[in-house]
Amino acid sequence: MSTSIATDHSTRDRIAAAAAPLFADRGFAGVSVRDIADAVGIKAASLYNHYADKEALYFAVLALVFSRRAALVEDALKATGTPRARLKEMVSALVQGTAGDPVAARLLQRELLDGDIRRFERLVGDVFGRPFAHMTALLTELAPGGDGAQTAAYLISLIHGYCVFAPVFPALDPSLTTDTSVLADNLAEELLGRMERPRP
Amino acid sequence: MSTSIATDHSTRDRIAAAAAPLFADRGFAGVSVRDIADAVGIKAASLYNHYADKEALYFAVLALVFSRRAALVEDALKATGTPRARLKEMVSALVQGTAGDPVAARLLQRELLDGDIRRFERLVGDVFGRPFAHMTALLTELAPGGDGAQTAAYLISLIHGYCVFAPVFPALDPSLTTDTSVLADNLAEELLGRMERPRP
DNA sequence: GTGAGACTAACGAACGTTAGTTAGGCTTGG
DNA sequence: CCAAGCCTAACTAACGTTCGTTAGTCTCAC
Repeated sequence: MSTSIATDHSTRDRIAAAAAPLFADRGFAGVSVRDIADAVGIKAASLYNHYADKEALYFAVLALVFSRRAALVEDALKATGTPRARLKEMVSALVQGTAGDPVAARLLQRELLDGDIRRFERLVGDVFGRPFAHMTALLTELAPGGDGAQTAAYLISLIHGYCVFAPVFPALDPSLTTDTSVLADNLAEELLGRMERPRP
Repeated sequence: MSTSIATDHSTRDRIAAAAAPLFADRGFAGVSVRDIADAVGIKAASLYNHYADKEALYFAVLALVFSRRAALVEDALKATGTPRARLKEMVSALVQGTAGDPVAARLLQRELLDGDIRRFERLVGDVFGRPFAHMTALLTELAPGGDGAQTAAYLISLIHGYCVFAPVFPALDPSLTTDTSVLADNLAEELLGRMERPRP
């Protein structure tokens, strides 16, 4: 209503793109609309030609970043091949989507901190529900005896948690790897190992 | 220097205790000193009789909350008994320290987001370094072939990640459990299973 | 015992700054 | 020519912080 649609490919999107890393780094309250305007190269007041208020801009950023991230995972789940290859592909896409896109990862983490149940439900319904269901389906297919959804939940938790902790690991123990491709390999191998031995 | 020592058990600590859940819920920038003062039942100006500024208060909150949490884990590591029992004790303490103390968990998550390398190093040196080293030692003792530090890192990542995601799980899949004692049991069993089979 | 002086910790008021937001005018591409 | 989009200027509200003051408490010399 208050924002134009015709020029979405232009300034409106540039604003969201510029705001994303700022919100990811410092959070909603930590970023001023003047900061965002500076990053775009316009004045703060001009933002209001494109977004109703700061919150609307924030939600637009979430939609932009998360839809991009969900698409990445979902693409990886379309891969064909041996079960082993498909699982490795999925794990690697998950790791890549988290470690390789810190803006998305940090925004997600902040959303988990600041959001309420309503926001979570919208997030799941809009972007994360589908890839999660597909992950669950793949894991259930590969290990019919186990609980695919639960395994998917553990997998996501571990990957996300690891990427969140990664910056502290060097301080905790210098031998800890921050190479996320190693993480992906370890996780895939671990999952495959569990599947070959049915009862953990 | 700027704050008294003789009355630490009184107002100064009450301020930190009242500020902790606020900072945990809304972050440093999301909480005003007036909010904190209201929670304590004094005026904002009076806070400055006890803390030099808002940031000093924030660091005091971190010290208060994290030292409490680290002590919990370290106590659990002092348990004696069979290796199996000690590991279960440790995992359960880790889960309890995260799921059972959401203020600490959320503050930690925010610190991982907002802190820089210097802050991480101080955090590790002051509180988290010792329990992590003890965890590593226990895991290495129980599975001499494996990499104890790496396993500890995975363990912490998974537990923290799971507790962070827990609020979204019901929206993702109603079958997912948010009962953290189940999580503790699963993790302990999984670790024990891996140790009995040396090479995954 | 009591009053003077030092100290603590509370207060209301105000400081300067920055926040998000709005109004209105200038510029310019279609 | 006109509307879309930028600008300057301004607003109110809230921010962290400082100030001067005051009420209460403790310690002692007298």
